[in-house]
Amino acid sequence: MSPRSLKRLHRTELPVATAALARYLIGKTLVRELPQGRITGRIVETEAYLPGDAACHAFRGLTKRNRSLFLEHGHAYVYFIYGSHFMLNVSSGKEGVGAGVLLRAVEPLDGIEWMRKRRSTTRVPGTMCGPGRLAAVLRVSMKLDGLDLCAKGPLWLGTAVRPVGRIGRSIRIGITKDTHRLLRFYERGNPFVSGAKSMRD
DNA sequence: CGGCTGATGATCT
DNA sequence: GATCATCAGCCGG
Repeated sequence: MSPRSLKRLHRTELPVATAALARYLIGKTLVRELPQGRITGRIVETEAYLPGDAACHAFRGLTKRNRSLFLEHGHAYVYFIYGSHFMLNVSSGKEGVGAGVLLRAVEPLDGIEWMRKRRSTTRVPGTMCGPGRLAAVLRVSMKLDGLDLCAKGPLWLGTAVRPVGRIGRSIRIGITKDTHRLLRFYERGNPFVSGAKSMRD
C-alpha cells in the first residue's frame, strides 16, 4: 500500500503563512523511514502557532530550544514536554520568522502492525491520535529537530493518497494563552482525530 | 462519555 | 520554583 504515486511535497507548494499551512497539511502523508521499514500516516489534525501569538513558543524570541521554529517553512521543530512527550511541528514562515504547525493526529496507513508493538496499549483505534502518541509511535525525538521535511530522509511530507474531506476549525487544545483563536484544523468525522467528540465533528 | 489527577524533566524566571 | 501545545488510569453517570 505504498503507491509509487507517493511523492515528497516540494517546498514551493507549501503555503508560507502558518494557518494556511496548517489547513493545507490536512490529508497529506507523513512518512517515517526506519530500519524496520516505512510507516506512513495521513495527517488529520493540526494546530497553527503564529507570529505574535502568546501561545507560540517563539513569542519571546529565539532561544536554543525553539530555534527550529525560525527555519524556513517545511522543517521539523521537535520539543520535549511534561517530562515524557515529544511534539512534532512543521516550521512555517520565511527563514527568521518564528512560527509553526503542530501535528496532532495521524490516521495509520502503512506499517500499522509495527506501530502497535511500539505502544503497549490494548487500545487499537487511537494509535496515533494526540501529539504525544503520534511522536511515540513514529519514534520522533530530538534527533529529528531541525530536519528538512521536504528532503529525502528519515521523516518527510508526502502527497495525499486520497481526497481530503470537509475540514473543521476550532480553538486549540491544551494551551493557557491566546486560547480563543480558531487555529486548530481537522478532517471532520475522522475517527483518528484527538480530543472530545465535540472536537471531532 | 466527560472530568479529574499524578507523573515527569527540560526550560526559563 | 513555576510552568508546560500530554497521557493513562480511574471514577461517576
